[in-house]
Amino acid sequence: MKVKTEKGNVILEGVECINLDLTLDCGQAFRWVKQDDGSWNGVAFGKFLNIAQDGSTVILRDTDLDTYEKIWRHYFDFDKDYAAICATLKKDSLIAPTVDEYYGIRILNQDSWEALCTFVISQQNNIKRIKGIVERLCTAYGDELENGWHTFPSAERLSALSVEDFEALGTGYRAKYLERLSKAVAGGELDLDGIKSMSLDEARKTLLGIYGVGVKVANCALLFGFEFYDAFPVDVWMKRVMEYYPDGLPECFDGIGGIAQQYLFHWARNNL
DNA sequence: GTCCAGGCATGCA
DNA sequence: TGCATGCATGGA
Repeated sequence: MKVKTEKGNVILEGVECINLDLTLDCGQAFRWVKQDDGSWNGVAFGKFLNIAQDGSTVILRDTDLDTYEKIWRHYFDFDKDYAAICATLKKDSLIAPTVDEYYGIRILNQDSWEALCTFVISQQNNIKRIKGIVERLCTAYGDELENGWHTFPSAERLSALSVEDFEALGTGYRAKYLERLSKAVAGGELDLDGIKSMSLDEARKTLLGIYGVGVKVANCALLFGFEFYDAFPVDVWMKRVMEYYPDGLPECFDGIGGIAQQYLFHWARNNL
């Protein structure tokens, strides 16, 4: 992969195994909005980005090389060999056609707090409505960037809100979870940074101690916000997929089960 | 009107 | 340990 800057844009050439449309709209992140020209606008780690893809070329607009190195390089997981990962997954004949069909789905390395918070919102909810709630949350309590977009609000900021404030965003019965979660993180009871260095079981156990976080939400947060690529979230869609794996998951999923899951999840939503 | 969505806490056996 | 139930909201 070659990285260069041109007219204020960062351009990546020769990127393997990437499909921006699938990656940004597969239900792992809730803040990316597709533009009329096919590019995507979004905010992560306090920065706005417009990103577009033309085959194996990826163009990052409204950013610079320094921000690319500090944020986007890791966010989009550009250093991981997804082509090799897909080849490994395809040893399982069941997932092979799905990997071919949706080739290029990547796991985004999102901010831990944002991932945990948005997946608490996600429970018993649909993706469209989750996006709406997250956007209202950011508009109301995030910091405004120069072009009108807002950052995801910090735990400190949200710890000042009441249950009623969260309800006003349309979070429904999840409001009480968000209220306690924000205070727990802001107050230091829950150390998110420490979780990344734990084992998967230990990390999951820690997250399960939070009011409003169950197995599914914990696994989503671990996969999308804490770099546990082996976390395997099972929601209503994945429960349907799991009927195809009555004997458990194949060995070739070891260590990368979360990536396999994302392909299967996408397949299920389109076919079941 | 009913059913469903990237589920969880609670109570009960 | 496992299973049944209530829960907010909005789109289909």
